[in-house]
Amino acid sequence: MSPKTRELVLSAADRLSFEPNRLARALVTAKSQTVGVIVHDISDPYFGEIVKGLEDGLHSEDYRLFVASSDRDPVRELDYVRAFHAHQVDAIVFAASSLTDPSYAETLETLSARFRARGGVVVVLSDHLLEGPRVRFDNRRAVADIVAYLVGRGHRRVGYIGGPPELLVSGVRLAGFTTAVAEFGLATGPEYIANGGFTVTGGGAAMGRLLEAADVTAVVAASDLMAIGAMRQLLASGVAVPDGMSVAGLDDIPIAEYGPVPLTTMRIPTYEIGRHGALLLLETLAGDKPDDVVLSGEIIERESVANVETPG
Amino acid sequence: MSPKTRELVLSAADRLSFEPNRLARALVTAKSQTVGVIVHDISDPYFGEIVKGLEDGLHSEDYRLFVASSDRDPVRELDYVRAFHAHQVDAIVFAASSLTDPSYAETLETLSARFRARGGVVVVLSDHLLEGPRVRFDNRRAVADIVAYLVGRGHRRVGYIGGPPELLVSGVRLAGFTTAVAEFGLATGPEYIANGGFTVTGGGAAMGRLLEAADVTAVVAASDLMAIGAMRQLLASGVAVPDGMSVAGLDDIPIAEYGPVPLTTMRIPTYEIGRHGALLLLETLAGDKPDDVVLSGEIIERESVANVETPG
DNA sequence: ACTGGAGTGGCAAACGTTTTCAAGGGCAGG
DNA sequence: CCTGCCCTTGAAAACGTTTGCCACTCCAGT
Repeated sequence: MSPKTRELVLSAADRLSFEPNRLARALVTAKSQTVGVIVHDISDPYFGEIVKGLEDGLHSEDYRLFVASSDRDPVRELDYVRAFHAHQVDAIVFAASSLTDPSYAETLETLSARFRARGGVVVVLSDHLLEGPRVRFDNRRAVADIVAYLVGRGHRRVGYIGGPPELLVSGVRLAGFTTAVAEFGLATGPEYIANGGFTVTGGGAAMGRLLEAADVTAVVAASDLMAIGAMRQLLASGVAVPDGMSVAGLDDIPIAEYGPVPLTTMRIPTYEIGRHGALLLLETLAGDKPDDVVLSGEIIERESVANVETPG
Repeated sequence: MSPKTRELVLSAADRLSFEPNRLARALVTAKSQTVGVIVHDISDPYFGEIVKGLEDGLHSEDYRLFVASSDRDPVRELDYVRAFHAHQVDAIVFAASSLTDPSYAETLETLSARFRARGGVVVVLSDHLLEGPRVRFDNRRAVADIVAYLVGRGHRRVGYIGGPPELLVSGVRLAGFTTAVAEFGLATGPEYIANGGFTVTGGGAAMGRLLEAADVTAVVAASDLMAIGAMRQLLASGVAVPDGMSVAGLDDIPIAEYGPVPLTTMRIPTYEIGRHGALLLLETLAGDKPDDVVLSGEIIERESVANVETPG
């Protein structure tokens, strides 16, 4: 078209404060340029980082992001999936581990199949029952690596503070612990394991129980928040960290560095998970069949783990 | 209608896996049941909490939430406003302080006016140039109250670590500091003030400069992250907290309790801000003209502030 | 048996786009 | 000067709902 016509139209559009209606466009193109993401708790920086990575990757491609914070409630999570479908999002990304509730699992499968049948894309960034393009962080291996690190420091009796059983990821991380324990021939038994919520208080309570039940030189927590709770519990019980007890975490959230004792932990690359998730999503939407991306952790050594002198 | 017809329809809907298209509905009703929120950084728990509060309040009313993380970039923020408008959100909530860039301000006013002209609702949860139903947290008063608290502990020479000047809220908090200093007749002068980014490193650097320039017994930081940075800088410089220097923060983020020294700070009720924002938004959408809601802070005394013996 | 009213069912218009199609106009080549 | 082609322009259909309207049925009251 001619430049002057173009100019004329643009100025008129501006004068009338015209803004194209993407809903109408979406209706005819069957592409809404929106994506929905489901997390457990948006105020948790773990998920905040993932969402930020996603958002950064999506924004430049003109996609908008719906955020749903399910509070780990199966009903609420399923509600969100339905709502996202109804709002015709182009993709749903599951940033949070799925739950282990069987009826939830079944319904989720059904809803997911429907959504896909309509052309929707499902992307998974966590340990999840659903299939789809996926960013993998090997939680099992991560925990096993932490145990290996502890073994390298001379520990032979190590305890485990695990997450809530209703989360799939809790089982995966626990499996990493038990396989490593078996592999290295460490002291074993149910008394070496205590579970709790993924929170400071959950970690503290679990640590208290562990202290009663087992005699260990180190403990690995399934999350940094729990590790911090464990350290507080230890300090309150008069046992020094790391001299009386070593503590290792998993996540490397910002608090980890500033806690009561700077925490030795394994970094989970949350922002990168989100960022790669966006890429995967975009490629799939473009019709490609991208390979899963695999991200790995890295042990951040700080001050909460001590060496143990091996006798002899 | 008859129960059997109802049953028939419902089962057919299920069999065909029917899910109503809200886009089509939105097109005719001019109500999309969506809300957009703009924050500076979704990985910052400060904003995460606000978003969570919003989301909790909106979810039950069947509204979905778009989240935009602007990274404090004026261009990106304006982009989001336009995009939200184009996606026909029923409301935009500004959870983050507006920026001080003049051309940004002008454009934002224009876009906001357009959005409102189309029937959109604007809700403000921060110090912001835009008008609208608002959840007020008096940042000016909060900082003044912290200074008053320090004065009550005997401090007469107190420094201030402020936020970046390009944020409106930085100016508001600084004003709270300077008025309190004047009111109590404290030592004053530009050497008592140092600014930095709202981060740990920003706070540390500012603390370093303050240490060079002024001789103070206490310092108030414009955010907890900065306060933690300041404490680390102090500790690294060999000055004890609180015995060598008192430090007070503002926010009460989770880290505050677990930092190098448990931080005395003022709690900002972020979750409640979000929650009330949702209520305000819903009422406005329903055609009401609700009053602004005013939330206030509360000083959380921990261990980073000491008393100063007044001579004589 | 006739009328009136309430409730039901179906039809058509509208929301603001994109997309397809046809018709129209201008220009180059023969 | 005519034919053919390409580009522009305009009109119309479609997306999946809601809503208003009209005709219809059914029942009660007279």
